[in-house]
Amino acid sequence: MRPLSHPAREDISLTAVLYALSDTYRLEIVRQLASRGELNCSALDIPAAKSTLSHHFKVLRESGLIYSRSEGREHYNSLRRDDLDARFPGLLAAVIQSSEPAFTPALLTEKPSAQG
Amino acid sequence: MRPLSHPAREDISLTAVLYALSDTYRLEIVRQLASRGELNCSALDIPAAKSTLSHHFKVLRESGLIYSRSEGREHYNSLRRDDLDARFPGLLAAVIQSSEPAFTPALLTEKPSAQG
DNA sequence: TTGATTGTTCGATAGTTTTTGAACTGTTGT
DNA sequence: ACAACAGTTCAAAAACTATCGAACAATCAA
Repeated sequence: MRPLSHPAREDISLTAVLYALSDTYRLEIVRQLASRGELNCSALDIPAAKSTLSHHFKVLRESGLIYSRSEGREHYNSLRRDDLDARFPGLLAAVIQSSEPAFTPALLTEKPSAQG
Repeated sequence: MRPLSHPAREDISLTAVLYALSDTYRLEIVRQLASRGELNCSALDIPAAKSTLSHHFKVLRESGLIYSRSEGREHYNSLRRDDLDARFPGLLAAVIQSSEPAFTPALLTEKPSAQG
């Protein structure tokens, strides 16, 4: 596969970041990366086709919100916290703190039970 | 004209607010409202047709970012700071602080001079 | 009443975004 | 070599968005 492109810190655009965060799926991806750390596509609890997820990851990557590294056949994605905090202090924290789980919140916050 | 609709504080959606802020024109409008207080359309230094501006004000209004009141033939627009701070603490401040003037910055920060 | 002003709404066009299945690239394991 | 797997890219449809001129409504001033 082609190398994935990431903007340099100084090229991260505020409007592009806000736009990327304005989609329910993408905001949920960012939420999960924030709470669960580095994740690959398959690890996400998001109901969508893989081509759809790939599209949203691309938007997040090209906006500068996430960094994707290849390891074997997987892509590990992580938030670019340092770059975002440097460019837009307080923004990421405010967004994450103000957001709510979009899908199957029980699976994300509760431990598995006998009924699970 | 029909009464302008504003969402109640509890109905303000994070993704709608982020989307509204992700447009250069709209972010500039918010910037100017933040620094200059209540303004009507004509008071803005934004190069666009009035129907375009009206559209952007509508998006901002319906997302809950601004409040528009009619007085005579003018509409005065202001930021819904209290509502936004209550719903999304720190978000508006972070966005405004991270943003930069979009158009003719000289006109917004400098006093008129003999050459102006 | 006439005309200027403030802003909304309509209609049209052009461009963008979302979503998906299918095809594809590359990796891992057998 | 072969199949399973992770993820991207392509192509296409549907939906949405931005932009503008024109028409419109409402106010104000002469």
